[in-house]
Amino acid sequence: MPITRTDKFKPKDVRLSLLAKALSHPARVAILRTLAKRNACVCGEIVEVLPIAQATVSQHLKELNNAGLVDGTMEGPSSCYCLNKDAIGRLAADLNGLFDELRSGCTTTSCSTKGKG
Amino acid sequence: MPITRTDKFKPKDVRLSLLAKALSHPARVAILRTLAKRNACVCGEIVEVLPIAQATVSQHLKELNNAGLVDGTMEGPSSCYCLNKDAIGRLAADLNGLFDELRSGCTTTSCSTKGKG
DNA sequence: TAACTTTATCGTAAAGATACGATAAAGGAA
DNA sequence: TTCCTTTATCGTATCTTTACGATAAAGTTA
Repeated sequence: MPITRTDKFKPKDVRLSLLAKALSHPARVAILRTLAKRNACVCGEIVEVLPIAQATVSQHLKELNNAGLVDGTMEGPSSCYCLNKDAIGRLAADLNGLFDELRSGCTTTSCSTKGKG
Repeated sequence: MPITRTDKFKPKDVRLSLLAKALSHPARVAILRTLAKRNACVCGEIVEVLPIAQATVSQHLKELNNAGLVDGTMEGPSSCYCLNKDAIGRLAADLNGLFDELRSGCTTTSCSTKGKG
């Protein structure tokens, strides 16, 4: 019953985890990179570049859109997607905030320098 | 059939997505924050702090360990977990590399300034 | 040894994610 | 209007994740 009680965790952690989830599939990372490369915001092109079907690409684009990382509009019969630079900037800031917190916190080198357990 | 053909994507994207997946649950973010807060590397304490059962915490710790973000060893009857600062540093660098790429790529403001589609 | 503590693992249940073919939806071209 | 192009959505199958109780494993204490 994975009903992850999202309300039992801190909103800050929930938000970060949702954004991380948006990046948790190689197809979505690849989509973001593709959108960044071509300053025209394509969609059918993405299908050509990725090793997955059109329906699956559309599904991933929807998730990126839901996460706010990507904007999309219909342009005639085809669509047009592009990166939401602001959202990406905020994500970068949030993640770096976490990393700073993680690195500044405990000052001991490691628990016992034995690596994996 | 979610058998995500990991070999069909770029290793770079696969690696990043796996690390992102490690951060894609609020419990795991909370665990990392807790480990950073207490410079002693606890485990039973984490169970007290989080709204989930001991078995579930152990499962999340294992995932963080597999991702390399956390080290763990048994110390007598109890265990000892701590952050792997090096791994976290590398993760931060990798993610910032992605974000730089995403933000420098396309120079157009947005596809058509219409927000979500 | 027996009892207790602490953590990991097993078994299992249920929700979620991923993938794709088929189809709908919407606009453009003839 | 009729056909074509392009994308989104539906339906469905399957794997994965999340969660927890129960139990095993390993050490400590009495």
